[in-house]
Amino acid sequence: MPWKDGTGPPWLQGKFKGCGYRLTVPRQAILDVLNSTTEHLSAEDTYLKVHKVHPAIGLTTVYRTLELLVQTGMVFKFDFGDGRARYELSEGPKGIGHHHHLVCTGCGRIIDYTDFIDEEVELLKRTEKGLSKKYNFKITNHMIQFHGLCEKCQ
Amino acid sequence: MPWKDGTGPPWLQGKFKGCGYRLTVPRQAILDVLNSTTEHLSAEDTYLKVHKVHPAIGLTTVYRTLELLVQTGMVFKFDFGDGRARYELSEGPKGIGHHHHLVCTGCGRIIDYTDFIDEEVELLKRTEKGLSKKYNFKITNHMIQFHGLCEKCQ
DNA sequence: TTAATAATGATAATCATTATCAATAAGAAA
DNA sequence: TTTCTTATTGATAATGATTATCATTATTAA
Repeated sequence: MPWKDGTGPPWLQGKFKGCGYRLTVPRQAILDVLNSTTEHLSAEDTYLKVHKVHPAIGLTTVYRTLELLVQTGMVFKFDFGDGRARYELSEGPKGIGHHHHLVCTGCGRIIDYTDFIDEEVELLKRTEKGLSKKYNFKITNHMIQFHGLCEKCQ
Repeated sequence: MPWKDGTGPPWLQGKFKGCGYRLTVPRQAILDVLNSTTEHLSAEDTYLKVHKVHPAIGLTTVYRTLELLVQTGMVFKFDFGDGRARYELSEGPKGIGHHHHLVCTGCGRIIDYTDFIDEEVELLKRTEKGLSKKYNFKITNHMIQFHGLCEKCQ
């Protein structure tokens, strides 16, 4: 669904317009919110932040837009086990902001880490190559999480 | 919540009784179901399978038991993006059954792979060690998923 | 066996996410 | 620009997975 006409290489992150979608005020506003935080916003979190600036934008639109952003590869969607999805602007696996997560199963705290990312990404690259070939699977994204207990919860 | 009295090293996978929980018929039945499949069962899937043998066991108990199994580390809980949680018996990172997942974002198909697992796990071990130290985080589990399009969906 | 407590199951409640649909906004064509 | 066509939006209702409640039953300890 990333490209409306069904053509083009899907799952590449790219500009809205390049994908045939309109870059409307609500969509821009939602992107702005995502772009100005390092938090792991839920749909409602996002809605509340958007709402402060654009009270007319509804929750439904936020859900819809986030989903669209996920589909076009501009946003990553995570499940940290607290019953609601979390969204983060993706900056590409080699992007500055790329990181992985530590998830505390005690209190739900999320720690972003970038340590070892290079090694991890390098291994993942190799793994991806092998898996793509073996399973004829077009890999567009990866996800690594460590689960455990944070300092406080131990 | 793994140990009822709050003591003992949490998150270690272990026997029910060792954790102070009763190994009842429903719990045994649920474990049996999980142990006799390679599918990624949802709570309801599990309920239906359990129900065939033990019609008296309710859905609530299945949910409760699965959660308990997750908490004690005997079962892994996954979110593959289809709106319901999936459960798999964990056999430990070095266990025979340990694998990672390819998730097709087109049709939702899940492919288990064990290729490259050794390399991956070895790197994860090292990473874990570093992260544990730096963030004082007690890591008990990891999760790797690759997202993309399967053969059919490309 | 009995007492104390944990576990169960039917039911209702919760709550994140989706579907619906009329109203509006954006881009294309004239 | 003005009109036309279609995409987008937002309020509302609906869905559906998961949880909370609570009386009943099963399990262990005494």
